Amino acid sequence: MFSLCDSIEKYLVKLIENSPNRAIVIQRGRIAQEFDCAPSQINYVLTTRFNVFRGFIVESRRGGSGYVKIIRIPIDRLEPVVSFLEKAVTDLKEADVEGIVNWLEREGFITEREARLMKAAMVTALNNVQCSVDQSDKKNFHFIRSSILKEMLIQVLKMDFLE
Amino acid sequence: MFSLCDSIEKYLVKLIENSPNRAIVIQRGRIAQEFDCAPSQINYVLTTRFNVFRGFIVESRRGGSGYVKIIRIPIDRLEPVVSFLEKAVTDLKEADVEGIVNWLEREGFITEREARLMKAAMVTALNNVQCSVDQSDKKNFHFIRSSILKEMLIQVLKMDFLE
DNA sequence: TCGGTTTTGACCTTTACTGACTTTATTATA
DNA sequence: TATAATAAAGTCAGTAAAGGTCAAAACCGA
Repeated sequence: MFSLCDSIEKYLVKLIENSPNRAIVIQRGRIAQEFDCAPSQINYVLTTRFNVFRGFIVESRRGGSGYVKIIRIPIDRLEPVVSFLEKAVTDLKEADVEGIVNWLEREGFITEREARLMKAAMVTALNNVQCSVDQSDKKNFHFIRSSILKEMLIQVLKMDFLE
Repeated sequence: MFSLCDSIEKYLVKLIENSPNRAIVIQRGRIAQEFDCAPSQINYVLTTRFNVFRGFIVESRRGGSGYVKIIRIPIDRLEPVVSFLEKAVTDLKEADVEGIVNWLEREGFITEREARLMKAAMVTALNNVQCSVDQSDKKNFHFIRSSILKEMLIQVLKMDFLE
């Protein structure tokens, strides 16, 4: 059951994997032709699959010989990420959480099992509870989610250091 | 006398039996059409027959080319944890959580890192949030904690099987 | 006839995809 | 050298295609 979206994502990820420097330059129109879809479909893939919360940065230029550049952000140390989350991020949505956790897994900071545990806590579990709660409490849940992510990452940091 | 429910269950079970890896991906609408019933009937079958207590895990995605995935967990590893979930889990205090997680670690179900992650989510993180919240919401937090534990345990089970 | 189980339907949320329109850069030309 | 033509990419609102939820109706065995 793969959507067009999924196929394009896979294709681009593979391109990035095979590139020497974690970055590729593509042409929106070309990719759209290859997949026989509307060019704006590529934008959709970029915003949903290659955003910052998933560990990517996208740059582009319009006009003649325009391009789209996708860069995979490396994490060399976890610390800055945690301190960033600590300061700036207090209301994470499910999709953001999934993105960040996948990113950390890709970068080798956590195992697949750990990633699944983290998502279970922050996505599935909270969604279960949210059903039976006032809508006005939505904000609270974003806050709880952020708090959980932060504390879990602190643990990872600590252990990284202990070993 | 077989109900529609039973027929759908049998059908899905057979599909899973015949699948190489104890997991199938279906489309709710398609199955509903085949059995000429309301799509929500499929949800009913899933929640009553393919839940965790019966050894199944269901994942799904909405939207265009959405799907429903049913995974079967081997029952031997499942039993102690499930029977625990069935009884105890609706109102857990911090101390309970720590006890359970330690037990899981002792029994080799989870690693030390995983144990720390779980405690971070269920104890530290929730305590942080709780400070800034009405005392009357204590009950809610026990409930959230329970939900997180439950979902994390389900992941542990699932992964045990996937490897 | 009563309580649990099944079944349905109306309505909701999420995700994917497109097309018309806009913006920006390059290139050819008067 | 302006300016028009061309060749990109971006935006956004609208549509379609899924699956989810919940309460009410229907059914059924004791």
